[in-house]
Amino acid sequence: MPYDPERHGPRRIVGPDFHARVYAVVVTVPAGQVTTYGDVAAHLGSRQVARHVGFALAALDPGQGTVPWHRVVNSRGQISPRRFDDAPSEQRRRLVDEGVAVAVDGQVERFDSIRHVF
DNA sequence: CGGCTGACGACCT
DNA sequence: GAGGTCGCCAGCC
Repeated sequence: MPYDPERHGPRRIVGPDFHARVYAVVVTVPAGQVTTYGDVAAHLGSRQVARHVGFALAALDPGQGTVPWHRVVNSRGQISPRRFDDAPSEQRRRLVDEGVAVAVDGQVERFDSIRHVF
């Protein structure tokens, strides 16, 4: 399939400062609301880099910093499963702590109504 | 310098 | 609905 800017967005959206730009966007999500990897990516210029948003957040030290990484879920409104550790339960705790109802399977309740729009 | 590996999502079969 | 392809960065061997 040839490259199609209409569908794929601009090329080379990701760059050396990509992580920093992701964090700058995520910190604007208010407590009690959530956003998605795809939404953050779209806000940065291309939905194609949704994956890299995940990479950027994965690079964070979960216990350090001020980036509310727990407010980012996947496009279905579900906490994205990690490869190994139990970070999903940590993310669930943090969301519940700020008033976001999350089912045991990680599904954010009323996802559509608390989804933050950039 | 080469290869691997991650928190994704749209689209296709 | 399930499974595969593709986009293509940064960090760590």
